[in-house]
Amino acid sequence: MEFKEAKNKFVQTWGALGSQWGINKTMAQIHALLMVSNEPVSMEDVMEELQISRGNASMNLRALMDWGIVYKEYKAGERREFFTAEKDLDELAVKIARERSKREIKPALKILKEVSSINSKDSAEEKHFVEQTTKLYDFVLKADNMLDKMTEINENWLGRLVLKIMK
Amino acid sequence: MEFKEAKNKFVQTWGALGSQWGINKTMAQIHALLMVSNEPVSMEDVMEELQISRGNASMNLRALMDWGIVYKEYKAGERREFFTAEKDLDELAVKIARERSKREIKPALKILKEVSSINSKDSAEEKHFVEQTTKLYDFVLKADNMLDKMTEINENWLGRLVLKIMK
DNA sequence: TTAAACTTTCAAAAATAAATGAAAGTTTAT
DNA sequence: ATAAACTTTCATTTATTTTTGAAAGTTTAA
Repeated sequence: MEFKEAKNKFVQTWGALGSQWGINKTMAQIHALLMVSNEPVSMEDVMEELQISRGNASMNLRALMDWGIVYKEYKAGERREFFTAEKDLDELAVKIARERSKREIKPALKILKEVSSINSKDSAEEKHFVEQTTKLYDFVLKADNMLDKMTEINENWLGRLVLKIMK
Repeated sequence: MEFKEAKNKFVQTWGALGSQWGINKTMAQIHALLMVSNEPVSMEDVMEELQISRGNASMNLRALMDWGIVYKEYKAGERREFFTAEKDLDELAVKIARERSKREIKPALKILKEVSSINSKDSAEEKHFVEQTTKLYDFVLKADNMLDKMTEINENWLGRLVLKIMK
């Protein structure tokens, strides 16, 4: 395979993966592009390489910065702005996990708590509902905490051990 | 809050969460409905409760069964089929993780391996590409393995300890 | 074997999400 | 202060995904 082909294939693949995991396709593609770029990339370059409009590029670069996984960079003597991606993958994972937790899981937890707190009265149906949603609340909370703490695993000794055992 | 309202809220919330995590909205809603149902639910009931068409109900129930998280059930003396959801949440998580790994991560890994194996020749650009995609491959592989093994944590002694520490 | 009771399929329609591009907004050098 | 160089916004268009519903397919009881 040739470099250009490989690069293109990578960008497409990362884009598809992203869109399956709740990040939109173009956003993931831009991120992919920046990830494998040697040096900062201008918005013009992004538009050119991905064949997308200025507005699209602008909005998705902004979104990536909101997620904290892409940074603006200024080159001395250059008017326009350049962009680079967070390249430390552990850091990347933490930031994505945090953002999704904040945007999606936390609000869902709030509602799970609400609905699991109804006065279950008498019927077996209602009792079952409360029981089931309570379990779900606990489970999602646990999963969310694991997500939060996941990367700490990489940073401490016990974690490394666990990783080894889990392998 | 009243039971009916709570139930509805729960179904909506679970649906939204599902659609953000790669499972379509109706599929997640049906799953939610079955999760909190005391007893097996017929397709007719699903259509009625979620106000969806027969075709939609049929296709999504089928998809849920393909994922292995909803089961058909037959009632003695009844012609039509009833459905129940996997209610053990650990089991549910494993099945979802396995399915997504199979459908999304494994294919992506294959391509990551491919593109990271190009002959990096000379340019710094190409070298960086190979380096970066190789790291990504390793990382995604590691994450995928963790997903695979995640639930084992709940099943063994060391795991429980780790969970406690991570809390 | 037939017909009633039910489920599945799939082309077309509807709903939703994403992209465009021109106009408005900023910033910076002079 | 001005204009050039650049970025952002957002109403409209385009693309994608989901839903519908009627027809085709299945299964079962008699």
